Amino acid sequence: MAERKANANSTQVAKLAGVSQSAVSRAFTPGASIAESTRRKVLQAARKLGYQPNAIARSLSTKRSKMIGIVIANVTTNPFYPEVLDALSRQFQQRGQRVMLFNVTRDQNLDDILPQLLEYRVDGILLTAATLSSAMAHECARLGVPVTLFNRSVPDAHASSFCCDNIEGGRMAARLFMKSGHHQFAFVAGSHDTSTSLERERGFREELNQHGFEPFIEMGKFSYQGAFEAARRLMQLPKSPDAVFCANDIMAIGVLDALRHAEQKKVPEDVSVIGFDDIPMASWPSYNLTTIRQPIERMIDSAVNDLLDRINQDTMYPKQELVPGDLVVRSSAKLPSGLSSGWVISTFENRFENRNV
Amino acid sequence: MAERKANANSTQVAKLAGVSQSAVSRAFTPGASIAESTRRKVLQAARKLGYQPNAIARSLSTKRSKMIGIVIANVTTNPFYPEVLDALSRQFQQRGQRVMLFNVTRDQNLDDILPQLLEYRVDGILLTAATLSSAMAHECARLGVPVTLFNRSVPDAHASSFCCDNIEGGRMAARLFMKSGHHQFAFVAGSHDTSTSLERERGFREELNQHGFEPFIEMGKFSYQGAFEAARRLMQLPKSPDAVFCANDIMAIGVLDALRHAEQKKVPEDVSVIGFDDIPMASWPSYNLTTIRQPIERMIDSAVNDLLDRINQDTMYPKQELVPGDLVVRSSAKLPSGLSSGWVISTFENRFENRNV
DNA sequence: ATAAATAATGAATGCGTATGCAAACATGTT
DNA sequence: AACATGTTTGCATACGCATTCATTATTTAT
Repeated sequence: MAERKANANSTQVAKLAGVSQSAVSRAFTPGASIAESTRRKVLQAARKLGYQPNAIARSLSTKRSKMIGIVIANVTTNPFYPEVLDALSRQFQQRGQRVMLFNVTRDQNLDDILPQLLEYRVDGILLTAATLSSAMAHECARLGVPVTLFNRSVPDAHASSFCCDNIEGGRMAARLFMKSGHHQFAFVAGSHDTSTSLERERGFREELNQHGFEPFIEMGKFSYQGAFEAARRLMQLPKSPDAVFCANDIMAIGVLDALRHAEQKKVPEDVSVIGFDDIPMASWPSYNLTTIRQPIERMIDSAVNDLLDRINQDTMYPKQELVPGDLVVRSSAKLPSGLSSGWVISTFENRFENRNV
Repeated sequence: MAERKANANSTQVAKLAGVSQSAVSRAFTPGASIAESTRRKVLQAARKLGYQPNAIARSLSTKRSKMIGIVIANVTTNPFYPEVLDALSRQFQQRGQRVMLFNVTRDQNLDDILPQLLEYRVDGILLTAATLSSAMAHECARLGVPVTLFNRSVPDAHASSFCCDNIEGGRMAARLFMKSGHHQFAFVAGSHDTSTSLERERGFREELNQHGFEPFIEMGKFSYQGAFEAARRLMQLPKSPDAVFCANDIMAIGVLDALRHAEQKKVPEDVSVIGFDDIPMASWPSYNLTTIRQPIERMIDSAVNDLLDRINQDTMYPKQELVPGDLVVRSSAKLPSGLSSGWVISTFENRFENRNV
C-alpha cells in the first residue's frame, strides 16, 4: 500500500521554481547568499512539492551529522537514569542535535557499541554507562569525535568527564551518622567495578577510619532487590549495623523496605539509612529518605555545553569537572542536635568532633 | 587538539588492497558476489587503515537509514515508560536498527517533531506519546514511512496500533471492587485527552453503571503529586469513596501515600486502591499494589515485529491489536471471598452477581 | 577438449546536498 | 559614462557508498 513515493529533491524544486539547485540549497541554509525574492520562490515551490531537505545527504556533504550518540544503562532499575536521559535528550534537542540512543546492560562491552555509533558519524558521544576502554578512547580521538562521560571517571585524558563528588558525598554520610551517635556502620555497594560505587564507599570508609570505625560492606547489585537481600544479610550479623549508607537511592529504598517489612526494624529509631542521588521517590512520605543529592541539571548543563563546544571548536581540550553534592536531610537517618528535617546542606561538617570513641 | 583526520574511505582501502572500490563495497555487503580471497585482502587493508564503512553514505545510496524514530514522553514521571523504552530500544538494537530518540512533553505538538524525524529519513516511526494528527499520518503515508502506535489508539487507518485492552481493564477493576462489597467508587484520571485514561475510565464506569453505581472522578494529572492531591480532595467529599481506581500505578501509589500519610486511612481496610500497568514498584512491600498488568514484552514484541515487517514489505497493511491485561491481585484492595493475594488473573469475572444493591 | 553456465571484477553512474569559483547583476561613486 | 564595490546566481564538483552493466575468469557439464 505504501507507495514509497520518494520525497521530492532539491533539483525538482529548482525546476519548478525556475532556479538552480544551488539556489534551493541556499534557500534552506540560514545565512547563505540568496535574494529574498528567490528564496520566496523556492520556498513556495518546496511547499507545493512537499519538499523537505534530506538530512542524510546534507550530513554526507557537510561531514556533520548533527547527531549525538548517547549510551545509557540501568534505565529500568534506577530511576536516576531516566532523569538523566530526560534532561540530556531535552538539552540536545533544544540545541538542534538529534539523539541516537544506545541502551546497554551494565556488563555489555562498549567496544561493540561505539563502532555502531561511529559508523553513523555522530558528532559527539555522551556516555552515562559502562566504561570507556582506552583503545576506544583513542579510536574516537583519532576520528575527532569528542567523548564526554557523565558520572563516570575518565580513563585517560582523551575524554571529558562530569562527576558528582562521590568521595565527599560518602564523607558527608559518614559524618552525619557519627554525629548522631551511631556505632556500627555498613555500606551497601552497587558493584565492584563502578567508579561511583567505589568512590562513595571510599569516602565513607575513609571518614569513618579517621575516627576509628570500620564499616561492613555488602553487595546490593545496584538494585532494589539486591539491596533488600543485602539488608537482610546485614541484620544477621552478630553486631548488626545501626547506620547503613547505600551507593544509591534505589538501594536505600530496598534497604528501608527490608528493614521495615522483613526485619521489623524501625527507621530511623533502630537503624539509620542514607542514600545517594535524590531521586523523586526519595521525598515520598513512605520513604522520606535522607540522601546526597546530585545536582543533575547543573551537571547535565555542563556536560552538554562541554560536548557541543568541543564539537564546534577543534582546539578545545577535554575537561574534568567534579560537582559537589548536597546533603538532603529528611527522616530516614537520626538527626544530630542542631539539624532538622528539610534542610539541604552543601558542605556538611568538614571537621567532626568524635564524641563516641 | 582533535585533528579530525577524516576516516579512510572505500577508495583508499581499494587502492591499498589493489582492487576496485566496488570490491571494497562488496566485501562489506553480506551476500555480495565476491571471492573469498579478495574479501580477505580487502578486510586486511581496511584493518590497516582503520576503515569503517560510512553508514550515512550507505543510507544515501540505499535509501534505507536503518534508523527507527522513537517518540516518547513521561520518562521521568511514570516508571512504565522507562520500561517501554528499554524494551523497545533493546529489540531494535538486536534487530540491527538504530534508534533516534525524541523525548517530548505530553502537550508538545507532534507536528513539530515528526518532520525532524522524516528529515533523517528514518525507516519507521514508533510513537508512545502524544497523538498523531491526521495530517502527519498522511504525510508519513505519502513518504512510505510506516508508523506504529504503542498504547495509543489509532487516528485513522494509516498507522498500526498496539494497545492494552484498557476498557476491559477498567471493567475488571470495577468487578473486583464490587465483588468485595464496596459502595462508593472513584476514578483518578490521568488527563482528559489521552485514550488510555479515557478508556480505562469508560470501562470502569460502564461496568459500575450496569450495577447501578456511578464513580466520582478526580484528575490526577498522570503524576504522583497530582494523584496525591486528588486523593485528598476525594476524602473531603461527604460520601468519600472506599474504592479508588487509578489510571496508572504511579498515581495509585500517590493515592496510597496520601491516604496513609495525609489522611490516616488504612489500605485496604478503609479504602481499596487499584492501579494500572504493574510497574516494578507495585510489588514492593510498602505498596503491594493490586493492579492491571500490561504485558509489556508481548506488546512490544508485536509492535516491533509489525513495524519491521511493514518496513520490509510495502504490501502490508497496518494492523490494530488489542492485548488483554491481567489482574494482579495483591493487597491494596480488599479481597473478595475465594481470591487471595498473589494471583494473576487473565479474565476476571465476566459476569458479576451484584450482591450490594 | 569444448561449450555452456556461473562467479567475480571494474568502470561508470546515481543517491541528494553543499560549496568554491567565476560570471552576471545591482548599486553607488566620481 | 566609466568604474569600483558588493550581492546573486549557476555550473561543476565533491561527499562515500551501492549497484547496474558489460567484461573477464572460473567452474561444470558434455
